Parts: sequence; C-alpha cells; structure tokens
Amino acid sequence: MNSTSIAGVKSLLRQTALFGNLEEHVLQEFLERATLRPVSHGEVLFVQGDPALSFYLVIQGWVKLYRLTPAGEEAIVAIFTRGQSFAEAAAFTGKQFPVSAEAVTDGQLLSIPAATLLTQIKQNPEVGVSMLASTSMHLHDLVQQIEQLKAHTGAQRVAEFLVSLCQMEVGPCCVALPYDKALIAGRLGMKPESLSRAFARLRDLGVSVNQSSVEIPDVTRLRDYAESERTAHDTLA
Amino acid sequence: MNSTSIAGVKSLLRQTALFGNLEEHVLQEFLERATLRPVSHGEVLFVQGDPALSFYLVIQGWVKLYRLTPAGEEAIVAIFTRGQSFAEAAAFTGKQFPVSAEAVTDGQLLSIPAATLLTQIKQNPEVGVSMLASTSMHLHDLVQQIEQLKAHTGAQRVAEFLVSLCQMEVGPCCVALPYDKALIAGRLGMKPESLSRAFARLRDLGVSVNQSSVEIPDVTRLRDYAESERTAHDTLA
DNA sequence: GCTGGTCTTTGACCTCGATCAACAAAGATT
DNA sequence: AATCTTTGTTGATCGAGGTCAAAGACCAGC
Repeated sequence: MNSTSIAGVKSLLRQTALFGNLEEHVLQEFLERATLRPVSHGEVLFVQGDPALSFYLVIQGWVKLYRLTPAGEEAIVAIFTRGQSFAEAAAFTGKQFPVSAEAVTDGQLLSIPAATLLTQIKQNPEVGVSMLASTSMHLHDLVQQIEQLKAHTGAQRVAEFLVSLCQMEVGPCCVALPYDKALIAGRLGMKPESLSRAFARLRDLGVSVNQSSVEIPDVTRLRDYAESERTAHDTLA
Repeated sequence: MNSTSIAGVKSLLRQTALFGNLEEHVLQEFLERATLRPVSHGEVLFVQGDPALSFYLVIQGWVKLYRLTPAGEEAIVAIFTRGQSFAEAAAFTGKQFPVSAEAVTDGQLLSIPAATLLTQIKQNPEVGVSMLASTSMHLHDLVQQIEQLKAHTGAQRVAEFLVSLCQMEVGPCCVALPYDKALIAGRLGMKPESLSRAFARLRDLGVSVNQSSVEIPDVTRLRDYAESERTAHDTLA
C-alpha cells in the first residue's frame, strides 16, 4: 500500500482526473519537476495569501482546505485524500492561494511547481483540458456544498455524508469514519457537539455509531431522510 | 448603452476575463458561431440535468443560477450581469448542467456553442488559459460564499454585500440595490423577512434604506461590523 | 380619487444549532 | 495503578433565523 516509490506514484497519477488522460511523455515531464513531500499531522502547507508557487496531489493521508475569517474563525472548504489534487486553480493563476491548507494526518504529497503547469498547458492543450475537467469537478462540489448548507439541517448533512461513504446503493451497510469527528463536524459546517446530537437523531433511523464505525441498516432510508423537506418534523416514527 | 449591435458586443467581450485576452481572429471565430438571445423576466434558460450544449455571456440584464433540492427548495448559487459569463465549466465537460438558470430581468445573452469552445481550446491553448482564469474566479467566489455562510450572521452578510456594492473605500456612500430584495435575500442565503430584519439591525450603524437606495454614512464602520466576531453581541452602541 | 395586485415590513412563535459546562471514555505519561 | 490529556457525549441556556399571519407601502388600471 505504501507507494512512495516512483512507480507507485506514477500508477496513482494514472488514476486521477488531472493526470489520467495525459500522454506518457507529458506525465513524465510533470513527474521530473515534482517533488515528494512528507507531511506530518497538523503541518500547515500554506496560508491564504501566500503566493501560489505550486499545487499538490495527495499520495497518502488527509489534507484540509479552510478559510480563516478576519475574525479568526476557520471554515473548512474541502478535505482531500489519496489521488486528489488541490490548489491547481490557484497555482495556475500564479497569484495567491485563496485558502489555507493543513495536513490532518501524517502523509505524503506530490508538490508540482506552478511554472511547470503553465509551460505544459501552453505546449499541450490537452493539459488545459484535463485541468478544466478537474476544476469543474471542484466547482461542482462547492455548488453542492452551498446547496446543502442553505437547504439542509445538520442531521441531514450528516446523513448525506454517511450515504456518500457507503459503497452500497441499497440495503444495510457499515462504514468507517475517515477522520475524527471534530473534523467531520467542520467539514459539514457545524460544531462537534452538534454532530454528536445529529448522530443521536439518526439513531431513530437505526443508525448506530461505535467509535469510528457506523452501522446503517437501510441506506435507502437514510438517503430519503437526507433529501426530505426540512419542514418534515422529524417525527418519522 | 444598448449594445445589441455586433460592434457593441465585441467591445463588451474585450472587457471580459474570458475573452479579453484572445487574439482578434479567435474572438471573431467565437462571435461567428454565437447567437444573440433575448430573454424576458422569469424565463428559464436551462434546468440542472440538461445537457450543456452551450454557455452564456450576459450582454444586458440579470441572470440567477440556482439549485433545486430534491425536496423542491431553491438555493441561489450566483447572480450574473453585463460582461459576466457562466456555465463555461459545464459546457466544457459536455455533460450536464449542475445548476439551473433563470433570467430575473429582461435582457440579452450571448449563447456560445460548447463545441466551438472545445475546438478553440484544442487549436489554441490561450483559450484554455482564459477559461481556467475565469473558472478559478468562480471557484474563488464560491469559496468565499461558503466562508460567509458558515461564519457570518445574516446581518453581516448583508453588510458585506453592501460594502461590495460601494465604489467608495472609506467615508459616506450611497448605493442602489441592483435587484429586488427577495432575490438579494436568496443570494445571501436567507428569507426576505430575515433580510428586512438584517437591514433593521444595520440601522444602528447609521445605514438607512429607502426603496432600492441605501445610504451608508461610514463604509469603514460597516466593513468592520461585517468582519467582527459573531460573538460580539451587536450592542455596538 | 379608489382598488386590486405585488413587494416589503413587522409581530408572535418555534426550531436549530452555538455556547458553556460537566462528565465519560480512551490513550499517554510517569 | 494513578494521573493527565485528548476526544466524545450530554444537559441547560440562548440567539439567529424560519414560518405563519397580518398589516403597510407602492404601483398598475379604472
């Protein structure tokens, strides 16, 4: 599982949206300019406002993107793991990062210089196309987040989160929470206490939480709950 | 001011992020394939899930992008006006629109076929670069929206909105609300009633609202309020 | 003028989620 | 084993904002 080797990284890149469709020699070009960067839990990769000199792909571990408000509070924007890239858009503009990034577990990142990206795009339109595809995906994710924040309750957002972790489409399922609950809470736009209460509500739907493993007796039921009207007074006996 | 003429459209395109830096012949190519589309208030341009066959640039009027939740509620994602393009990212992927769009005033749109976009990117990397720049901007806007929804109160979001409308950096300022209050409320993630109450709160800061014109005695004070801690108990006598 | 529309404001009520605090559980340290 | 620290749960309280309902404000057309 440990893919810190060049070959391992390359096969991982082949599975990503950003690098997956590129020709061999282009991918090789990126790899030669990129550097492997080990990170440890709590390490800050960059802060919003820093010049975006490179972008990243997660090889191993978890990274959170967040914004610090002028008042000092943090709003988590996204969380990435193995195979996902982030900050490409910022690196591309060559300006400043609009967000901050922090490793939330130990891990390995591939750091790719912004200059390489620009050069490659100019030489090969396919690179631009791949990048557009990947930024569109991020765009879409953000749009969905906004919808969820505006139109769903905390418990519904947790339900959506759990459903998204299920590999099952229907029936019973058991999922492992990928990171600690405080982080999940932030990701879903709430405080840890509220997450705890949200889980308590989902207990009425048969969902049981032990440590970091969650048992879901009926995924469909959970999905229906997530998509139901806010006004439904939760008394779904 | 009415620029429905070809020349007028062209000079407008020159001022946009998406088309501004393109070479003359490339821009010409886009213009030849594009069509001018008049829209009227309330007209639905596309619904989420529709195949993204073209993207748009607003020549005149206002357009809102929104998502309809499975439960039927609408969450406004963005609002665009003269000179702004939208749905490029979706058109580019050639898949489906992730959002719906509706004209909120009468107006004129330039509709550009997705196929043209793809062809041009492949022929000319610069087009891809421009598009990346413009999608990065949208990305950045969305990130900011998420921050604001998560970390600011309704009144603070209204304050931010007003500040963003000011051309003044400091001192007194008077701004005109660009569209009706129900729409502003949606854009800021709240109900019209709450917007009304938010305005009432800002009255303590000297802000007065008459119809669609807002008087701000001190922009700096408003900005400070927008950025202050949530916990500050608003009693800033 | 009046009159029926829409848009906006205000009031009463209630739910959600934040806050503060106490407490339990699981590791880590000595 | 005893203690400290971190993390998760639970209870009580409170403010923000949604909902429902009613009352003003503005703008047609008559």
